[in-house]
Amino acid sequence: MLIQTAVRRGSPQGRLPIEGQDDLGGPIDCMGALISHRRKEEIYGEGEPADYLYKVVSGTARTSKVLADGRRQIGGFYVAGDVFGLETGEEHSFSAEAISDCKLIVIKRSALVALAARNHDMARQLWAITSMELRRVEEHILLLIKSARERVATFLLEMAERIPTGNAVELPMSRQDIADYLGLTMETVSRNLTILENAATIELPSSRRIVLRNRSALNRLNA
Amino acid sequence: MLIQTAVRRGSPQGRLPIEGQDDLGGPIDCMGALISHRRKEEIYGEGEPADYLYKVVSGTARTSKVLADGRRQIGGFYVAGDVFGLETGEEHSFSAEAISDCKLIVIKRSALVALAARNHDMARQLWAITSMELRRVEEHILLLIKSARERVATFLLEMAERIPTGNAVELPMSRQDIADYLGLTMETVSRNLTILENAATIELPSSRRIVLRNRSALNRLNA
DNA sequence: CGTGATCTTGAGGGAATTCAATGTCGGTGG
DNA sequence: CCACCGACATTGAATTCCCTCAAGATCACG
Repeated sequence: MLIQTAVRRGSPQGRLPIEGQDDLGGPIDCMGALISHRRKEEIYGEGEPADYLYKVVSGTARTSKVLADGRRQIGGFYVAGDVFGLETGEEHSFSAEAISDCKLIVIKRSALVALAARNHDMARQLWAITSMELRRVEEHILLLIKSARERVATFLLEMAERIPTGNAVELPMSRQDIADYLGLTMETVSRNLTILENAATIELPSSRRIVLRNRSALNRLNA
Repeated sequence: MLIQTAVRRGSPQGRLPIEGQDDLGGPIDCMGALISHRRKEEIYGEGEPADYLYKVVSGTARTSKVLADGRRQIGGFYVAGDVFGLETGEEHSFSAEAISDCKLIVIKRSALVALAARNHDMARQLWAITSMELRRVEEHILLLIKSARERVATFLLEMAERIPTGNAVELPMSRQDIADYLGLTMETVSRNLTILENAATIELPSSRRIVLRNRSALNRLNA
């Protein structure tokens, strides 16, 4: 199947890139169809039936929610190996969009649920995915009570860990995306990146490329 | 963690849990021991083995996490019918404390997981509990990006919904607890309650008792 | 009644936002 | 090729909102 053409990232073992989800690869990867989304395309909308879940093969996606007055919160960013869109309810509580051109494996939820009813291991995996997501969102809450400086530092460390390319990180998302993820304004994110740059903690060769020069300084801000 | 002696085994027939979790009542209620915790007692600590999960019979509990510099985040409040402490990992990521004197049903996780391996319905329920918690935490994130006024208003509506006693709410938690839940200071919470009172949106017969006078005003702030 | 814990209120300061202007980059067409 | 354009990002100035610090007020309880 097409799934095998998934891009390989820098993991030496040649296994799935994201830690903790390796065991989910096999069964799930074999059940879905591979689809592509262009940059900025909507993958699903808030309130739509949650009939499918998605596993990122390449590219980056985000989930988001827009409040009545236009404020937007980004629930999370999803890179190769990540799963999103899994709900127990009937509807998606967030919408999802492609940040960069994306290849995704799409799996029908009902198929997984039916399989889980017979296969205990699959049931355990569905639970594990939800549970991991829960832990991620709990971490996100801790982020939102920190100062702007700390949020930005934590964000950089998180991204560096999830897109492991040494000390240089190629951010797939805009400043506005980062701001809406961190609960800040674009300007505040930008200012704090500049401050970190002036402190020689990071380098900004271009706006989307960030080099972590002093990780311990970032970790100190990670509180 | 304090080891409590079980007050009673099993559970009386016909207990009626709280809305939305009714279906979880039967199987789970029958599997655990009933224990009591006094006000302010720790139920479990962050990083401790997540060997048990808890269902509130009476009273209120909270989960919380303290950052290195002393800032505290409250993950959630749990009232009669709510389940907390369920993790897929080996350790609790938050600690849990009794806010008021509490009776809890304690269930061994390994027993549930073992049962889930044979009983698909139990597996589905474990997933449902985690999934509900995920949705709750996602809502919490939306709270944390709002203004102080909005957070307080949303909190009041949430509590009024979860402790359904008409328009009067008897809050089991302190202002500091509310503040740490909302990502604000105690003073800011207090000030905004006063403002809402002066606007005739709520009444404060005592600091812990709040009467919602104008729900639509609160809903308007709910954004 | 005191005493401590909890809550409210006030004044001042600071961090993040808002509004506005300038700067940078990648693409497109002259 | 480079000039221009739009999208995105940075920087500046003023303001707003929340926090900090401090002083009272209220409540529960011995």
